[in-house]
Amino acid sequence: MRAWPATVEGLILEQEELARASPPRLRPTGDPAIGGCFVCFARGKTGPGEAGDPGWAGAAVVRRGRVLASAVVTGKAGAAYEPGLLALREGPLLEAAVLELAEGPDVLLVNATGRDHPRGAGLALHLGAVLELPTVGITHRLLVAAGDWPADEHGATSAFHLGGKPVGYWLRTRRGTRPLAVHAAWRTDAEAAVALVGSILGTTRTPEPLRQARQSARTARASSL
DNA sequence: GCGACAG
DNA sequence: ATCTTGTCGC
Repeated sequence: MRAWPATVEGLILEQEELARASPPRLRPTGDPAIGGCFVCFARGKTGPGEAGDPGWAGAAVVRRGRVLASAVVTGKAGAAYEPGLLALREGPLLEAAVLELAEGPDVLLVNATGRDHPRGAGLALHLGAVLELPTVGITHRLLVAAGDWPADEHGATSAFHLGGKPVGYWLRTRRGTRPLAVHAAWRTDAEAAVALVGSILGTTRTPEPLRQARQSARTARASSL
């Protein structure tokens, strides 16, 4: 088991080590239990926030569109948000939420980048290493990678690269809306990541596991205010 | 002046 | 992350 670094220096060293690791690739299965996790903070505030900000983390597991389990946990942000160091702010909270799930997922969707990162180890990849679970990152924007958007057709994809290598795919989950960036993370490469997410597309822009997790977190926030 | 970097 | 009007579609 790995622990979350508590300092910038510690996290940077950990990220460099995680980027060098080459854990066994995820082996696709029939219909996997797919998890999702999401963290939100108080409404009305803007900017990077600060350490100690109260946060709500939700997690859910879905299989064939059915919610198998969901959980929510409250806690405090470990630090202010800073690009490249998101793990410091949200890592422990997300881990706690996933550990609360009555039924663990086969693979986890995380609201963060994976290999698309200054040191090749974004929070989605890091969380997977800590939880020892294959992960896929899902974001609205790229961190340091680059790649053009795909056609405005449901299911359309286009790769984005970093250092000449593909680290994920833009995926149009719904026509008329901006595509989601699907990132290679822990034990997943760009192809496996986009294949997984592409296989569970519904009518909503956000993949169901992530949607459920987000809803849980926001509902918890609403009832504790 | 322009561009800017997950959440 | 969160702030936002109107608009479209089920």
